[in-house]
Amino acid sequence: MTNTTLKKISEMLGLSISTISRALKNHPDISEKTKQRVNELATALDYEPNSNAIQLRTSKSNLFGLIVPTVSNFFYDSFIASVEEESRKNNYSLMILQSGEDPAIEMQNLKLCRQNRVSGVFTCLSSHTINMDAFTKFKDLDIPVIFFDLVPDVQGINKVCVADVLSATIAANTINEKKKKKVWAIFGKPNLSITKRRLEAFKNNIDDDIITTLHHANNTLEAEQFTTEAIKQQADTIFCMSDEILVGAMKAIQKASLKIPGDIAVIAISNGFIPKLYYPEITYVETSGYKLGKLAFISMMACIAGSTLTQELTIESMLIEGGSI
Amino acid sequence: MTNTTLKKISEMLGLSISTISRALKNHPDISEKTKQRVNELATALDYEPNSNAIQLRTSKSNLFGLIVPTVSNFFYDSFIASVEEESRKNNYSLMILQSGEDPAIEMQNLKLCRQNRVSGVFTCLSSHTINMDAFTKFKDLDIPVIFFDLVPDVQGINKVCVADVLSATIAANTINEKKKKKVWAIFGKPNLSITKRRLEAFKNNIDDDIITTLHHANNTLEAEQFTTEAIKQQADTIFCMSDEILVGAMKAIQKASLKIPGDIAVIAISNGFIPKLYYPEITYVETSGYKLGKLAFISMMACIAGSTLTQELTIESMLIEGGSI
DNA sequence: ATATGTTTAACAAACGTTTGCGAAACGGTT
DNA sequence: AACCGTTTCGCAAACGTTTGTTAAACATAT
Repeated sequence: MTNTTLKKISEMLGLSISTISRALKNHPDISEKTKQRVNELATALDYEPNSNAIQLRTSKSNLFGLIVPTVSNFFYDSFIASVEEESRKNNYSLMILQSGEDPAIEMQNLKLCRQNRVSGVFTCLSSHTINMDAFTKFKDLDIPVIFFDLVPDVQGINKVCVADVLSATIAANTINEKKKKKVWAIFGKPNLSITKRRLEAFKNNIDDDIITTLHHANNTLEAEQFTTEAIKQQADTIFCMSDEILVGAMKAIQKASLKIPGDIAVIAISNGFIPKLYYPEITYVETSGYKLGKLAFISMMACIAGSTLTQELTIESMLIEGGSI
Repeated sequence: MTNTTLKKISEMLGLSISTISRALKNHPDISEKTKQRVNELATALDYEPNSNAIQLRTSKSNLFGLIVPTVSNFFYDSFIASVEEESRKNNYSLMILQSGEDPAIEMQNLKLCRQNRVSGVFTCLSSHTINMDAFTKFKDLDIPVIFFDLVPDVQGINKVCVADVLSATIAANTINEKKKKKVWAIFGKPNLSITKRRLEAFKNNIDDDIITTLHHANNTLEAEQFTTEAIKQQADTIFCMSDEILVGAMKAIQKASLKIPGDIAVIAISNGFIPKLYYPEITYVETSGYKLGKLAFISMMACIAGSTLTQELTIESMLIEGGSI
């Protein structure tokens, strides 16, 4: 069987294609009687308009592209979920593309977005990306690009991010208030701007009389090793910059059979899923991928609506109390 | 600025549109010199073919639809990652749609797939879905549909699933070998066929002389409560049918400060992410979303290639040893 | 010289829509 | 009977491709 088209309906009804088209969109030019006949046959034949033809004719695509290093990540998955939800509600579809931290694939994905004539793209730069040329093409074509999470450090583009400085500050202040004495703060890869911002803010806000050591872990395993060392050094608090690090820290703590928060306190910056896996639940500063998605979408819609001013938006961070500190 | 088209190139070069089209595809009819001129201008103008026009002309869309209850799930996210990866490698794009367990949205999503003239759809039925009519339309149109994970219990459709019976059997056998005495087996929602299959297989394979009680938890919290009760009853082993249940069980165990596997043993069926979060890592029977995605894609490509026989494929399960039993 | 073959490129139709414009058909007014 | 205003619909072009068919130009062979 083949798809029903306006033509097929028009032939069956002895009407012109344009009449069918107008009838289906409830155009005032068409009589009620005709509209009814058309609608009946259309539903009987399960008519579904061909989006490709529509976009070709109208140059409106109702498709967004979303590029992410990987879907399989507890931050990005909730971001995607959020953007998809909003897209669907606003009659847009979402094309998902993974770059796998590979700049070449990233370029290829941007190409795909252009070929599909997307109305806009949400993108998270892989850490290796430096070349911004590809994005200027989108600017030329008036295709809005919303950068999220890992955003490039340039002006004149739309960015939405979590409030790195604020969240690290909240974490530091919480530690201060609890009168902790010896803190091991574990951060992520040192070259990422997100790491730099969080580290800087944490360092600036932690009380001077707290013995604080700062560390960089490149992955979960390293975080575990640092934490094991922290335990040996009798630290009373572990701060984890991210979920990846939290997972490593928790493994070390469980391995040492320490009680939280009695033997050692833990506080993290997190999307919220991982902290709730443990007992007691880990106290964390929330940086919600879901909320970030909502914000990104709002920003996108503003661009679509014609807003030309570029802005950098951040989502609020708040402390979610578990029982780990 | 506006997108470059064949027409624009043809006008600038004083050639016809069809010549440009053929030149860009390296058609033998076109002279080398012309090809070179065309290619140079095309790259200079950053020409990207309009997929919509192509699909309109050729009725080949190179787009797959993927419908999932939610992206934000440690099984589905890896499935999606896997399918996206394969799609990209095979020159297809992926449209992601979430149904949120809502049959109405599910219908809407299928509509969207049809409107976009997808070449195929991967879908996971929400538990409430009963009406299969929507899918017969795809059959009529020769659009392959691959059901995965939660698959409907009917014949003549393509399904890929994890090996429920095998994985539950492996888990039961592992418990047998460890000479456990008192097992609490916690399963998911009783009405799901996946639950029924796993429960049945587990029950049939666990040794008779092991005191075994079977339970149904509808969510993580209930799993935690059951586990707390199990601890009170001095069970020596907890079997968790899924990650959702494992998370609840682990909370109860941590709350009771029990040592794994000394005080209590744990074994689960899982995608693999959650078990590695704890120390010791939880021993589990792997049901990989990633592998399932690969399999689903293979099945899809077979359909695209013209295969008409419908098949039900399952991925192998294997025991991944942690230190929890 | 004509005939034949080869290379190279243009023409035109088609895919399924949308939409400006024109035109019947009809009723009502003078 | 001529005019006018509505209502209702059809015509045709356009969006950007692909592709079967035709045709010009040229070279080669008779």
